[in-house]
Amino acid sequence: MESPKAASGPGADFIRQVVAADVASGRYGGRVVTRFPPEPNGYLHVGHAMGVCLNFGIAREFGGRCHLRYDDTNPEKENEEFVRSIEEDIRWLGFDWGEHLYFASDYFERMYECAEVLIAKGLAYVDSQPTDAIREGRGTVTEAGVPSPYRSRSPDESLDLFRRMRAGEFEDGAHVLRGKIDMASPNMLMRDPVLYRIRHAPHYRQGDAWCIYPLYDYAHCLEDAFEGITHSICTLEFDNNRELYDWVLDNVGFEEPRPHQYEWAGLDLEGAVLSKRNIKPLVDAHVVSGYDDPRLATLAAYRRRGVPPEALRLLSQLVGVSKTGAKTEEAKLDFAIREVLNPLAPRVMAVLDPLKVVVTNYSAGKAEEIDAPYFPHDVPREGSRPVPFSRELWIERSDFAERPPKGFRRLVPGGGVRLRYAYVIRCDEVIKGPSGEIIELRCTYDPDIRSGVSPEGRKTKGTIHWVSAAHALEAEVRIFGRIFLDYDHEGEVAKDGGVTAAPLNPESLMVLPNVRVEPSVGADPVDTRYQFERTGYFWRDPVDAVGGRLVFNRIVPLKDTWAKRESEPAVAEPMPAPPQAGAGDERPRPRVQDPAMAARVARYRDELGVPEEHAEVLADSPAFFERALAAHTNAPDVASWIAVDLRGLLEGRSLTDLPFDGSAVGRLVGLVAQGRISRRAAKDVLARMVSEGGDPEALVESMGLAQVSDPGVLGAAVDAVLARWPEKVAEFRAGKESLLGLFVGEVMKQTRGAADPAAAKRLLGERLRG
RNA sequence: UGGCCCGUCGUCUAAUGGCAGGACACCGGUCUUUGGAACCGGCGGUGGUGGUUCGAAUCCACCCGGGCCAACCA
Repeated sequence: MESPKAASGPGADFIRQVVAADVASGRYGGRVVTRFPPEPNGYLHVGHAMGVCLNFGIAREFGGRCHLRYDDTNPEKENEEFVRSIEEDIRWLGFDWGEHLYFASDYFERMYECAEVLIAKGLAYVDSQPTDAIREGRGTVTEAGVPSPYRSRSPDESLDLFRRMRAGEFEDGAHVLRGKIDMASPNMLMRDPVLYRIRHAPHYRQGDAWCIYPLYDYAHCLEDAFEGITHSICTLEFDNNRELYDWVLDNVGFEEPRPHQYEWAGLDLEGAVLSKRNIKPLVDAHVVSGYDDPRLATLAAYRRRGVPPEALRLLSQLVGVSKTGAKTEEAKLDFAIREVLNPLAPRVMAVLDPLKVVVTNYSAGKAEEIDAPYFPHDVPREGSRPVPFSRELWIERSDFAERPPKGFRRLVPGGGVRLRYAYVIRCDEVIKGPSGEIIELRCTYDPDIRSGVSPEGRKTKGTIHWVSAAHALEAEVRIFGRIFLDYDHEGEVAKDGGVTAAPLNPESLMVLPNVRVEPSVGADPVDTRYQFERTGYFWRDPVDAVGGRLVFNRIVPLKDTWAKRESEPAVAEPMPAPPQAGAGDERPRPRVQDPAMAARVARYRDELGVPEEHAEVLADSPAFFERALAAHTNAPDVASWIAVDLRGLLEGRSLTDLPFDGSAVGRLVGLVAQGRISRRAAKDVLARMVSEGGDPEALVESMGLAQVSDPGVLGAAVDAVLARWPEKVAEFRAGKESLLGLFVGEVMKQTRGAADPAAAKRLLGERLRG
């Protein structure tokens, strides 16, 4: 397993594509350095596991390295227990940081020096407002903030204050260091962010060495830069922080190539409580037994439950990497676990909810041993164990039905069923207790039918598992379910540090106290992961299965298509989907406020016949447009090229930043209008002009794009393409006309973009259809 | 309400102007001494409206929907 996905090229995720491109271009001299940067303030969970797989995985695939770095800049929340658990979890997952273990707290001195640089440059100042004032001064998402009265403090004064902050002259909260950026920025994080604060608290590693501590946005980018990280990968919610990340690095003086931040969605797993903030209260309030309670989604919990680390790595592959914030179904994790365990886990029999069966025609004192293979025919592994058979057996209560539903293939009164690896039995009598509950089944067996021997006419459809009562081992089994009943509330655990009102699932932990297991397991290694036939994958609970006591955790159930059928509601509830509210034929209203611009828009629209939405764009850079118009007078045409095609290439720049002016665009449009180049070719030229500058006529020449519409030349290209794709031609003729685009595309490629696509399409149509 | 990010089968994800593909789930079948596994088949998608183009999931505009941001947390 673990077939590595493509590390680059189409099909690779967008982050791997970036890394591959940077390696190819030599941006970092071929180096790839990632990092996994947990704060040691809690246990790792599945979401982190995906981050571990991503960062360590990329490093591995590209021959780089991945640092484990503790982001321990907050003395109040962090401790050694958490650093210990994090290391254990990452190793368990199968990754190794080698010698690259780092602590942000080791960088405090260097970070401090960088802060003095910022102050000296006038890019940071000591603010002496109280917390509330700073918060209020920041404004809101719709209103600009107001500058602090201390914003104009001189660098010298700030420097003095900052040094005294470090020296411990002030109380907590008396001053902070702030970046001097832009109190009106639409990005709240840029409104003079707090960089340092005073906190007289012992740090778990630094003790009392410091009483000022850096904040995340200041610290994290510096940590990356100090370590020479190339690709700093984090989750979507840090998107807004990237601007500040870049600001700090650029202004402290880190030059390219320096680290850059990339955001991906991370994992949101259905039914799992996925944030340290929400897990902690569950532990503190003893809703669960600890960070390793198997109901939790922490790695410690998965490990204890018996989930193999390979399954989590598989899950990471299945889920993939994107920027779409989305929720992954639990079924995918279950699949990954079964996928890993199926070829590995020995099969063994255990009866979870026992019902006594007496085989009346089997002698009381007799017992025989059946040699049962550990693996089914389709798992290529060796091994077997003896399974004792005797007169009294346990079978699963759910494997008998007095009044069987349609399709029931197990034991019924007067009916027969195969005992796995053993005989076929028939139920002769049902014995009930005083209140009518079934307490015993009296059956007879057919001594002629054993293991594989099945005379004609005696076909038995169902097979059930069983254990010999006299030989069985007693065990406890624990079955785990989701903690919260409601799918929607799992994110709202701890609004106020307590456990929320969200309803808990009373069946999140089900203890089965009377389980009977076949005796062979008594001799197995304690960390054996079994498949209990027909029920699921199990292993001994590593904490509570002590001193010979057998306690099994269910890792994951087997797929059970019968149970699914059983639990189907009698009447499918009607679910009328509300009609999509998305109908949007509202007239887009003009957003132009500036009267001069509005006048230009009106003129372009009314006098030149330019569509209004294009006119709005052009009115922004009138000079560019006018010059283009001077070179080619068809206004709507020019407008469309600028407003649509050129704009698409801008990537945030403005028209005036371009290495050419409007007239070059006008001339290019003219070439198209004269039929000298195809539109397609013109777009290639335009792209080249944007990236490298240059003159359109010369580029057409040097790129060999003069339009080809001569039927002879075109025909040859068409024939060549058709000859190269015989199967596709057949498919097309069989009706798959969407392939026409493929053929046109191939002709365009064949002629390196010079063909007249309309002509090519016409020709293709004739050849293909006629 | 300002800024940013994101919308592709039920779910996750490919397609980087040219064949909408894979996986999970689901449904059906084959096989089976596990109602497992395996194998075969099926269902099913580009949020909407316009625009550009020979050709749009992809580029442009607007709309709709979801998420993030106003800790001296990370």
